[in-house]
Amino acid sequence: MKKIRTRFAPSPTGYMHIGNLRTALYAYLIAKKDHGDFILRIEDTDQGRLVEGATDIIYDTLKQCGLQHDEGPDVGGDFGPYVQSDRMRSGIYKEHAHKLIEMGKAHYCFCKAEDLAKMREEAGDSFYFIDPCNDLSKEQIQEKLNNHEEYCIRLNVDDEGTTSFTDEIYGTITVDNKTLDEMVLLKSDGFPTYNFANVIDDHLMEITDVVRGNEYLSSTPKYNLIYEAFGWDIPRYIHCPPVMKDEHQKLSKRNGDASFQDLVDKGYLPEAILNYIALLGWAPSEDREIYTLEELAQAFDVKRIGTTGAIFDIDKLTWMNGVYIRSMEMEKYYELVKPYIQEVLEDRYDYKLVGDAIHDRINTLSEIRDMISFLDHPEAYDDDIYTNKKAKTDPVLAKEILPKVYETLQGISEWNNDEIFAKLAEKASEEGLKNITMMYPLQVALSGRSVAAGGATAIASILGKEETLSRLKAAIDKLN
RNA sequence: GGUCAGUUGGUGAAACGGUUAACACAUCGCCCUCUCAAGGCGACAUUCACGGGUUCGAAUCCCGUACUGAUCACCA
Repeated sequence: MKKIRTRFAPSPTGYMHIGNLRTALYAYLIAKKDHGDFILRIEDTDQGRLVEGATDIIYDTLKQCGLQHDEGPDVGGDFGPYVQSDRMRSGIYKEHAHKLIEMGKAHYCFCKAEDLAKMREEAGDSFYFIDPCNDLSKEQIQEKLNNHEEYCIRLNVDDEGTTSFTDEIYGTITVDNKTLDEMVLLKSDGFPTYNFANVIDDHLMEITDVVRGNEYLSSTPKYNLIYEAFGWDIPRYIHCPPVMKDEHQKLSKRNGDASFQDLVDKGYLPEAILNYIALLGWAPSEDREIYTLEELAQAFDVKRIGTTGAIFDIDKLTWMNGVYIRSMEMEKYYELVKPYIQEVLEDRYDYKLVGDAIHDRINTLSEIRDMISFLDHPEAYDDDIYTNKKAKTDPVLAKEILPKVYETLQGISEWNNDEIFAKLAEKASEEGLKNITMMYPLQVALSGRSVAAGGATAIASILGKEETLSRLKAAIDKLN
């Protein structure tokens, strides 16, 4: 069996959206499942749409995601992406277009693009283009060529019959050849059209499985006409349903939807994003949702890709991101969290202790900023927050309890969370109080907040004995 | 408008002619607990867009209707 080769062929628009990334992921997984090759090819044949730095965004995103391509031009010892505008310099697209003319499968067209656009506009929906250039004689064509008249090259299409193909997801689709127009292969600026370059490159790069968005489903028969004209093998087609913003709209830059980079900036992990989007439009055969990239490649099955657009649900991604955070190695977690913590606290407290306190409480890294504000010195707060019905506390009771807490804490020599908790719990039981009745007032005294990640003892352990005692003293004074 | 495709809960989805229609997110309860989380347990579609048909039996097969999307460029 031939080695599987897939490719991701984006046009550089300067924005890597989630739907695109997922297409790249699927192409990657399909290749890797069978130890095949994954190729990156930038399709930039539209000179009017060039965006500065757009290729880098695509390249960097794939790299961050671990979707490494297996070949490409040498870029400082690394594989760069194939770029169509570079490939064009060798003249391959032009050559192939002219070859089709020689074979009698394509023809020169001297119609002006502006004129066609005008005709189309006037005719509206009923527009049907029959290229008059089909009727030109050899001599007429040669004469126009000699006069350097602008031309494009169009594929010859026979109106008779039907064309059908099989998509791995949507099944067999048949269309009337009458609905297929004589597509432009080579534009008058000498550039190939996307459709043409796409077919030439896919064939030359020996792509076995064409993975792309289902918006290409209806134009696939046109592609096949090109393959057939050359007598080439038609690849396996895998058209993926779109990733939607809501019931009606796709996720897109125009709608201001988050790109991959936006999500990363919001504190989502690339692994979690990839894992989540794999599940948009594909379902594993086993009852499981958390997969590494390698595991996805193992489990992936084209047959289980769905046919309907899936709505991107940020809540589920958030949950999954939390799963990744909670299950990663602690050392890795500390490193990840460190810059976010230091951004707010600088070096005032041990970032690992802070990390421990919030570990089970964050789903995204960017939540850290707000969450650790409980470590700020309590400015002004209302004593009413001592009132808590679960702890059965109020300011009056707090005033009674806090001095006992102070005394207990003062006697602790080994200052860490466990020790602090143990001693306070012991004291609580001596006093015949529930733990919470003692802990809650401490939390309020130290943070000035009714909600603080980690709880009273975690805050105390982070603050250190001196700072804890000083804040506690201030809180007691405040109550008097 | 022509052509092509799709339609299971708020969301992602499973099921491949016979189940109480899995599972996960979200939501809502309860438990645990040092607040909040995390974790545990439970509730949440009498029903698979609608209408017919085939069948002992249909979310699953067939035919219509409705709705949604894609496509009809010298854009990709």
